[in-house]
Amino acid sequence: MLMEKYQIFLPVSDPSSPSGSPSSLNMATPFIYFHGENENGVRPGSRTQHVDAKHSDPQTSRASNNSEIKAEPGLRGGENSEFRKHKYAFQTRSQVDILDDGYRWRKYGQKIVKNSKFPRSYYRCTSNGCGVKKQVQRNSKDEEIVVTTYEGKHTHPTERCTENIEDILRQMQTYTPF
DNA sequence: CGAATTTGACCCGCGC
DNA sequence: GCGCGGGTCAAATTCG
Repeated sequence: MLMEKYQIFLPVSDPSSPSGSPSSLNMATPFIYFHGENENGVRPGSRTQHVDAKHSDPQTSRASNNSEIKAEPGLRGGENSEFRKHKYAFQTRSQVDILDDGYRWRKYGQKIVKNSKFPRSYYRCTSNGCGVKKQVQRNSKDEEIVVTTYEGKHTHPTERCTENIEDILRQMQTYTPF
């Protein structure tokens, strides 16, 4: 099957930083290249860019210069997870938003962001106690580009045996000790 | 019938 | 202090 179709490039630059992204995505941006196609059979040669957003959580730091991560201050009754440390963003070139990475995601919101004409979807892992979040957003310039941002770490095994991004995620977490 | 999605409201931080 | 932008909740609805 589609096994070794990925290649990870650690060196980094910021090639296609969308001008509409004021976020702090101008830092190290490792690369991942999909050599094959998605499990969905999207298209061969899909390119994926890994952007490291660090812990610039909008709720925690945003504009504050606190170099420390504080547990979300004003989150109402929410689960103050400690998983906020890992945040990985992907730019995937595909026509489908939902990349099945072996986990089950429950959509909990959708918003229109100003930089993008396309809505941004918010997903959360449906496992008990697993507060991993994920948001999917399309690039307004290139409709084919889908930016997927993972936040958190899974505390449970993968349900499905799909040999896909999950593997990469693990590797990247190993590579980027954030 | 239970689980997932939809969708508007609410909330919070920040800039003006 | 108000308005804006972004993130989450939760009730209703749809789906399997």
